[in-house]
Amino acid sequence: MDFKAKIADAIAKETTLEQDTIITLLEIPPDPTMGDYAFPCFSLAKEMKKTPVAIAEELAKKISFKTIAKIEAKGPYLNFFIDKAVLAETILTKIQKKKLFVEKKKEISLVEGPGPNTNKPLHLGHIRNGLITTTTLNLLKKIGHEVHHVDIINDRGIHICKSMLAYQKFGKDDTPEKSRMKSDHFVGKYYVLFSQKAKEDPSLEEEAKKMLVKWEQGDKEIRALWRKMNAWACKGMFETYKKLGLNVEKAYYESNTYQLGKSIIMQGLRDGLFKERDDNAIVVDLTDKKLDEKILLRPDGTSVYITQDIGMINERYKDFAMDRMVYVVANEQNYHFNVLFEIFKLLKYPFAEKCYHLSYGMVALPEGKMKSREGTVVDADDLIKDMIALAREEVKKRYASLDEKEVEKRAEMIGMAGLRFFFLKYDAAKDFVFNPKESLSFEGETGPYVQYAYARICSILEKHGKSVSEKIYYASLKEEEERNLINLLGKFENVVYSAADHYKPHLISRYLLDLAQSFNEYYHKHQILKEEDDVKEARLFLIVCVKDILKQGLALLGIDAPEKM
RNA sequence: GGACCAGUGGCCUAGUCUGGAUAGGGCGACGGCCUUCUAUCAUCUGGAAGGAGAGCCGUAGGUCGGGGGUUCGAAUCCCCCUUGGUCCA
Repeated sequence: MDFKAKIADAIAKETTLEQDTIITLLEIPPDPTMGDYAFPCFSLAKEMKKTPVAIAEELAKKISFKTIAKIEAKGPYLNFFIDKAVLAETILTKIQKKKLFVEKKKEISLVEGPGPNTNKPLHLGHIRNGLITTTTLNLLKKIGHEVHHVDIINDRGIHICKSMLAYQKFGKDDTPEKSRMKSDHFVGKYYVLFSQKAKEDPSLEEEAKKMLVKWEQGDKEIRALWRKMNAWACKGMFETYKKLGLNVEKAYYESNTYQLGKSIIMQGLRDGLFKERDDNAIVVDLTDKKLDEKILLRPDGTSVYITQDIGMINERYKDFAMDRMVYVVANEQNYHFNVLFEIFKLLKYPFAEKCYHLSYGMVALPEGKMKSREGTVVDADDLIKDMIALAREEVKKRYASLDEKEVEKRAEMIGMAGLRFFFLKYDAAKDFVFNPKESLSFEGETGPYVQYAYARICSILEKHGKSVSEKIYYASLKEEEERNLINLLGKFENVVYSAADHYKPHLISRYLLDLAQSFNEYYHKHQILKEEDDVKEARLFLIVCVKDILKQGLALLGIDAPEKM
């Protein structure tokens, strides 16, 4: 039942406004006690030559229809109260009958992330990236897209040569196995070592450059070393991916793609899309878009970063024929993607209008910016380990006699929930400072808080023992807290569509906090199992729906919903 | 030099796209309550100690970075300035 349309219809009969206009004007009051829908009367004031307050009062007297329990003029607003039982039935049965997200938005969508380098292990920034990436994939899938997780592995370049050179000079025959290190950390160790040694001996920088030239010439020895070290780096990083729940469907390696795109640039030049500068560089003129002139091919004909991005998108189009391409990349590359997308439009790529740079803010530490080469980073594996260890302590504190296996299971669920939620509760666009002491918490606005609400519901249902009846006397749900819960449940679908459409994963986290908080408030104030049958059945049905939505929401964030914790 | 992003109580943050009712949360502080479904002791119509806390409520705390403009109405839109971050040349 579409309440908005009904209300708009009733207002349209009494005013000169079109039904569609009214629907866009209708809003949801800031506080549920003010009603379910509100119509602001300001826009009618001029035409009717009355104050909005008078108009609201007048309309309140004229309008009435079934399913509306009450219409109230409050100041310049006309507030509509939907009959509680009708509202509860509409929303709850929709959830119970799985009628959410039936409107599928069919599209093929690619999401790229986290885009690591193979010279060092993953850090905080990659965690943020990876979690935003998977959540975006989950959101798009939820609204009906066919999604594919792609990645770019930056496996060539001067920084890669630096770890290689340090290993060649100081590593001898050492291997990750011999030194008992996770293989990507092993590679990272040599990257840090290079920086240290290069401070004493600046000639190493030159040597690294020479090594890159040799690599490009296909020098057999260098290539073999490169393959060996990259294999180590990738093996370790993919282990971390797994812990983070990342399932990359296809990874594109920069070493395969870095020379692509040149022919497309040359064709674009012939088509007059690009131009040749006096120094023979090929450029695209985007001054009218405030993006200046951007080099596409250097005077010597070599490609730049953006050239290979153009080449790679063609590879991806061959592989997936996507309608949409989302790049999850830090905000330091905002300019790069603005330029890239303009070029896609110039080249008239079919997906050009649906490219999106999901730009996220940098993660810093209280001491300042993270610097891999100085080793001042928060390592991804360490952080995961720490979170799980903390969760383990919390579990043990509460349940001393629980067996080890169960403790581990819960610790991992809860620890990862804390970690994931922390990164997903803020607007991706904002930079943030990662303060380990404050961040590793399980109280307040955290993943475990949401899980706790879920576990509480499971506990009640377990105690109840029987299956929950579906024939409900909805009028028994008359408490204010019940109304709040029902309203929130009714919003879930829109929140998901909005989060997916605007690429805002944090909307899901915020919603889950609201729902969990609202449930905890309800739990605290009202009992369920001790009530009379009518009320008990209705309340049980309500919390079953809350449970279902909590689980769906947590799943979008990749967080487990534990029955016990 | 130019461009982009951000600035909301002590700290962190939602709301800004799509203007609307008292700016919503969290952390920290102080005070209370409550108990993953109703604990324990005592006992009779009421009462009590201690411990514990992934929970709930209340209190204090705000020039929505500053200024101007548009509007019946601005955290939200426009302009200028400022601070921080980032990028381009």
